[in-house]
Amino acid sequence: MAPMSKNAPAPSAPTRDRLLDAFEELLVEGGERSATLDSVAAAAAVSKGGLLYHFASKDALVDGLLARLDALAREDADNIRTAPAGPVDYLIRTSVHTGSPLDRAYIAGSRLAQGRDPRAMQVLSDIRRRWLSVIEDAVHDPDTAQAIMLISDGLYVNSSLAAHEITPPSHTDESMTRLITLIGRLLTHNTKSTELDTRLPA
Amino acid sequence: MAPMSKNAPAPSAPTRDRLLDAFEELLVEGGERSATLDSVAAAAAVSKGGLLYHFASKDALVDGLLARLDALAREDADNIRTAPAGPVDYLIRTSVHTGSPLDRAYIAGSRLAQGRDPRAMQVLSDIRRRWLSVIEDAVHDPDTAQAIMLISDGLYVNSSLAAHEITPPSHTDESMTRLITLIGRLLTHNTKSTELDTRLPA
DNA sequence: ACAACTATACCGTCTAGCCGGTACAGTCGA
DNA sequence: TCGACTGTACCGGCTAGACGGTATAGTTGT
Repeated sequence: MAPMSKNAPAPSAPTRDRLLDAFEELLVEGGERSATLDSVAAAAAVSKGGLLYHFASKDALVDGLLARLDALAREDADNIRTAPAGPVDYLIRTSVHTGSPLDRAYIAGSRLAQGRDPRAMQVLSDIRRRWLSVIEDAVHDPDTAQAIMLISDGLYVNSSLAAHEITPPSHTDESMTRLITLIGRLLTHNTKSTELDTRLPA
Repeated sequence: MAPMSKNAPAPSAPTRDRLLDAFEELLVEGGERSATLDSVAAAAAVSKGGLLYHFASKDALVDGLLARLDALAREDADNIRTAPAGPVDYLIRTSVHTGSPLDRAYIAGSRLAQGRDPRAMQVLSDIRRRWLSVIEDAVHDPDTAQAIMLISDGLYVNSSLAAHEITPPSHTDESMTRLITLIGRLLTHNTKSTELDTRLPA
């Protein structure tokens, strides 16, 4: 392993990241089957030998992607917790596919999980658990937290299906706001008026 | 063509259905990649030649599965509409993977859609639209209907991920009831006290 | 000098699809 | 009623190409 810093933007190793980007992209756009070593290498404008120089096997490529996903998701959990508009608002708004690095990595990970890769399933399951616990902290009723997570999951699966479809269900900014207002209705009734964090933006 | 009835249970042609069952099973259990012609044939205890006699290509196999899924989903839409406990209750309860023929076919279809098969995406999208319109009829607010659909989607994706995982999120009968009660809270506030159909069972 | 590649050739396996053949049930004219 | 023939349902061997992975010799920037 090179002694390069693991969190630095990438001063000396862009190729590795480009390969991961290409792998991710192919998974998202074409599913598991189209993400072959040859096509990943081609998409990253690297030879197959070059790919295998950085990732000794396809498993290593998967591990690399999953590690990146995990890191992004950990950052995101902090963002949710400290979001100015409140965790629920943030979670719901970012559940619809925005093209952020996390979104792309998450969908790519989902493809691998659908292919029954146990590592991918584990990582995804951990991420979900982390999100759930953040929401549980914000909303004091576990059932409500569960329902909110389900809505978030639903948004994710819809936006990942609609990513390249005709007639996307169009989750506009306005409709998201209405959805969040609706979720607010779930909250205000079963908590004991303790501080709950569902501030909505103007 | 033999003069056999097309809708009859299957007096003389079980092999075709067995092949579809096997294809479905492999998609659900092992994802798109493991559902090869060889393994489908083997799982149905038919030779590869036998498979190709019934389905001339893998595309034909996919079409067969999708046709079956579509038929099951149409039946289901009627079931939702006429459910004694109300459409919302029925939809939510059946969103958690029960192993019914529809569930298996739906998850199999999802795997194909994740593999970016446009036909699968279309069929899934149609099914979702059909469900949504049933819920919209039952609940008069489109936003609420949308939220309920999202919860249903979330349940589906969770139960299909958890199908063979350690630590399934355990959607027990009791927790489902609590969830439905919670959803009831979404309803009673924005409709104009017109009849709305969210009766819960004892 | 060395890391970071490229290019090319290869190997074994898997995959989709094709094809020739078989078994057998039914039909039909003489 | 029997032989010729037809259609259905299947078997199993085959091929071309894709795939993951190996190997190795050469190139380039620092």
